Amino acid sequence: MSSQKLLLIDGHSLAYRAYFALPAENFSTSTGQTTNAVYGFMSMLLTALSAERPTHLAVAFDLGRQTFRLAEYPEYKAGRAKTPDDFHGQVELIKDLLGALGVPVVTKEGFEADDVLATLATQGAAAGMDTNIVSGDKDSFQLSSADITILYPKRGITDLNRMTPAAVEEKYGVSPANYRGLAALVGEKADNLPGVPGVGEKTAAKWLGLYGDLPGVLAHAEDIGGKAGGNLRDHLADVERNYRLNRLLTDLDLPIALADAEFGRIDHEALAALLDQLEFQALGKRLEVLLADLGLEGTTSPAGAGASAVEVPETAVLDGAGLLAWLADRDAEAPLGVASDARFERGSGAVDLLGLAQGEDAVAVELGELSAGELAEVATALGRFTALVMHDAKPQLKAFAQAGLDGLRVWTDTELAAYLLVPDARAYDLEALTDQHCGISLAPPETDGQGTLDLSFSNEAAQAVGGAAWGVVALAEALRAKLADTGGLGVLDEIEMPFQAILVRMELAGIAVDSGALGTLLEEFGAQAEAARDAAYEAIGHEVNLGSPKQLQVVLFEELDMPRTKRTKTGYTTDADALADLLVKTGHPFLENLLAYRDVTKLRQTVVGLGNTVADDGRIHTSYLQTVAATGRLSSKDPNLQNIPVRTEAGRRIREAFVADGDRGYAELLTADYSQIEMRIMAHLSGDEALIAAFNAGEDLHSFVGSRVFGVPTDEVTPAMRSKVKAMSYGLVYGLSAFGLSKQLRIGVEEARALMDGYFERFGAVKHYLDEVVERARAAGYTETMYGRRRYLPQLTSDRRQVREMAERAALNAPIQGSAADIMKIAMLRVEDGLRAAGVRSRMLLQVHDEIVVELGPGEYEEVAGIIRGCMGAAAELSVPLDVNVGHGRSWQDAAH
DNA sequence: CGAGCAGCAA
DNA sequence: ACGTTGCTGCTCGC
Repeated sequence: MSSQKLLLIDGHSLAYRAYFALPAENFSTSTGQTTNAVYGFMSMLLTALSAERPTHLAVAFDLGRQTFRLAEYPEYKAGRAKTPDDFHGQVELIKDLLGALGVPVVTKEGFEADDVLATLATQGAAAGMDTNIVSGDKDSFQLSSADITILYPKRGITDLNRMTPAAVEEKYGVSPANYRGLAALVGEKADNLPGVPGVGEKTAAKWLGLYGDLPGVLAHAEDIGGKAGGNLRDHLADVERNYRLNRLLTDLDLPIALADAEFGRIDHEALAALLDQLEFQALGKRLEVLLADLGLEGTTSPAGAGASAVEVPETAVLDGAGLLAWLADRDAEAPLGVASDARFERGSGAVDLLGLAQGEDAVAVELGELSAGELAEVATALGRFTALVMHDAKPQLKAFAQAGLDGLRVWTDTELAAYLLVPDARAYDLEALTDQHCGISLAPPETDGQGTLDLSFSNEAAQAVGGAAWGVVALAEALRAKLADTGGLGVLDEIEMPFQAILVRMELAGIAVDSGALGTLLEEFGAQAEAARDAAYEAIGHEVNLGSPKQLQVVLFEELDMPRTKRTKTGYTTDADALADLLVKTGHPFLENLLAYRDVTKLRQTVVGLGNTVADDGRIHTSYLQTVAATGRLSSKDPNLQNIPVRTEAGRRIREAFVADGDRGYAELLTADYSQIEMRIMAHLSGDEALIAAFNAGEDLHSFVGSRVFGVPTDEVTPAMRSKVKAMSYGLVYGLSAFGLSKQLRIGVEEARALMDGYFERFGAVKHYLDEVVERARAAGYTETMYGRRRYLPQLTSDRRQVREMAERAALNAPIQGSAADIMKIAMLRVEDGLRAAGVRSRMLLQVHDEIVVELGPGEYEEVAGIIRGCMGAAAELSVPLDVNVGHGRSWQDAAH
């Protein structure tokens, strides 16, 4: 009997963890079933099966909410968020899979899964079985004994902590038997069981050590001094209640016996059908391999999968000389996978492990072990490869460059390829993608439990980078084939891949800031914020947190009894628009000061944020995200340099702090931006003769359009008319409604509607185009830019009106915003080539959607301005000219025109 | 730690 | 219900 091993699992808690640990976006079947919790649960189960190799296996689930604990304490687990709808369905799928695996699913009315597990574990231990419980509930620690080990999931779902009695003792300073007492004293927030205020694990363990056990502590409550002692005496009842409730029951009358839990009665056919239905290819193969390993192979293999699993090859760990020899033997024209543990932030990066793979050969090398000479040789050797494949190459390339590994030309970045296939996915995980597209199951990246990568060298880490380098090649092949089918390969090869190289250079360069100027701004904005805050307090006669919409609502709508504003989910809005309205209505000085405070604290925060990101080289190195915006735009983060204020005078002063780097020999900054590029694209795509004529006329666009809409000569268009037309023109690109226009212009809905009708009467082809682009997208399921960049919008056929209309506006905007993004990327590719051909020092630093910022070498303005004007103007052939404005000056602000 | 609100840019 | 695409910082409740 002693060779028997029992594995018990708390199904609900693990499925729940999996649900939140894995992004739902990456786990759904083609029919729309979300599978993240199922996948995570099964993945964990496989890991545990393979590590523990149990002879007996059972999974317990909670059954409803009504338990004996709730009966005794009605507030038990109160305040817990309702479990999401798409979770419940997944629990059923998990139970189906367990059924096919022949694993009993055990529940007991009125009791929780942990009581079931405790009972089974006690029976198992009594029968002499080696018993393990996988549970996310710490109360299970009380069961830890010589025969019973608790496997407690760390952050995430794949790592399990082995909580033996010694481990419990080490972590909490008490024996498993005393863990209940400790938990009772400390309390359990998740179960809504308050403990003794001010008493944490340390204090509780000390008391338990002193008085032996919880009854001992309670008996000596009078002897314990200090505030904590007093609190204990005030909360004796709570502690006693916790102690009663957190005891796990070990004597339930269960519908199954241990013998029913014997593992091995597998229904292979049902299992294959379920895995097929869930589209778990790689997981199916893992399971197949595992079952075969346990001597439980079936006669049928999962549908859609090959007879054998795709095996990740063994990675050989090489030294510098070995790596050079290996590289010399490879085909420089064939795909070579590259992976690493590189990381990069705030202008500097590091990389320890480099993995390379070609065919079935995977190798890894510790870069720190290479001599400078070897590193240079490796760089040269890699530079000869024309088909490097990486996943999320940009941060790695930046770290490589700083480590002396320069000059790599990446052929395919699988993250970019996956982005072009599905541009609105939330994340592009290499492991999920290889699973989904190739049936390959790669080891997830190692973490140290804090969610950061484990940087220490280990054979496992080497296997991980080698395996990733191998997997990414297969993934590239699969994704390129799919992109070729959808016409997106050109965008990848001609736009995104070369553009990535430009971003690497821009990000490594960064932009110089005048830290002194930032400091001055900080002081000024700080003083202004204080003044505005004090004046606001003065106006209402007391202090209030001006940053708290909730507190502001009390002041505005209760104390001052102002008219209610637009509803939000949690109350009434206090946004700037609404406050401005209230100011007009009431003239209350509090509002004026609140608005001023908001403005200036926002600016101050921007300055603080920028200051925090200045790197050692005195420059700010933003990161551009190339796979985030669903339309094809870039985004910028850490810090976001695409939303630096510009509309107000005070805001523009922040732009004065971005300067040319005189210390490094740069003379000035240059800015170049497209004028009304989205409107021009709309004119081109719609073919509207009147709008095309407007751009070709070369006069002020909005005055021209205004004259047509209002039927007056161009020079009689008043500023009010012009601004209305301007707002409408821009709004059209976003799918603005008459209602929205009326709100923005603070005019009546009827007037707004008349304005729009007038516009569409004069520019009929625009209306026709906008209608048509939505209808074509609905029929095709996607929109496309001028260059074939797609965005899929399945919600266009939703029967929920709000969802559908949101998709319609996205459909109308995506080709326009996306084409503009494509054109800017193409322009920058040409600018880069142009600057290189001219042999100038000037270099691009920033991109802000329709603007680029360039650092100018001495005396290079005229030449570079000419290059940029030419490249940007000729980036696309439209039926209207692409106008480019160029300016230069010491700072970003001075360079604006 | 995450949702909600607010506000900046194109 | 009513305007697209983003990022960051704050508050507040879990």
